[in-house]
Amino acid sequence: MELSEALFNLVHTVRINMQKEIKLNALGLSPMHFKSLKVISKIENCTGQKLADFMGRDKAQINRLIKELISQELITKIDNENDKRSQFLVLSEKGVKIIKVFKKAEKKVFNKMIHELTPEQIANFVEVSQKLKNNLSQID
Amino acid sequence: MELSEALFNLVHTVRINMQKEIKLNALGLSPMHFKSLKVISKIENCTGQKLADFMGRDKAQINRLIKELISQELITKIDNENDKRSQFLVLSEKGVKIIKVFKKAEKKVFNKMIHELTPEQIANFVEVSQKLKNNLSQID
DNA sequence: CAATTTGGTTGATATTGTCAACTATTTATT
DNA sequence: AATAAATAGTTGACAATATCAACCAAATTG
Repeated sequence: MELSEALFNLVHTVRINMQKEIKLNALGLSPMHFKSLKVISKIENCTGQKLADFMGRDKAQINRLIKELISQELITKIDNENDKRSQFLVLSEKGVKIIKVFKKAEKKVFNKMIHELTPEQIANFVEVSQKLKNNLSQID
Repeated sequence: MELSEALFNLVHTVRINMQKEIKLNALGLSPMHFKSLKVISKIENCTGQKLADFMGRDKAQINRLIKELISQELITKIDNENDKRSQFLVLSEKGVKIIKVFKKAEKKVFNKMIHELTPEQIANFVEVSQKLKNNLSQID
């Protein structure tokens, strides 16, 4: 099997499984809100612009999303002292809680996934993943 | 690094790269139309229902998508003799052509990706990917 | 054969995404 | 320092995508 096919298949299956898990946990968030929350939790000193860039989406949309996340009290804005145009997005306690629930769901899926694979195999897989990723991150 | 993180990072980078490639090739298709076309090309005897199931989407949406793909002459419907409710979705010549262009773009990205990795590493990665996927496909 | 399930279709509606214009900074140019 | 250009964010108008619920017709179950 080809690399592209293998990767595509794997990811597709992971996504379907994660969706099921998340639905089970009924986090009550629309997919995009949820995704944004994840990215905010992941990116250091995340701003609206960074969020838009990372997600590859229009900043108008992202801006509205942010407003909604704020009104749901999942994140807050903190002034960026170094640039008065921008603010940092940080998870609220409530936001952190949701991310934790998600991580648990994620762990469940990934535990199921690594069944009967040796730690070496996993470590190897992770290592190659990183190399593959780095190759793509290279500027032509 | 954890498996989940490695995988997400890799996939995110692949997706961004693919998007760029595809935009370059200006296939003139919206993401969903394109994705559907791919799935149709992939699944044997694909029907609307199968497409909806595979993509994990509402069948209403899929149905409209199919109608659009047909009106763009990218696919056609063929009656299913064994079940008069359903029809098979098959790529038209035009559809096949688009998939081919996509495959080329895909190959380009994946070639960049495997730079300086040995065939053994790749083979191994593919093998582990399949195992991971199979574990998830298991019914609890 | 009646009851249930399944594949597909449609209307109404919600969610998500895009474009363009605009303000307030910040950075670059001279 | 004055001006021009770029950047972060905001908003309105609108387009594309997605979901729900109700429906029909054919298939399957008991």
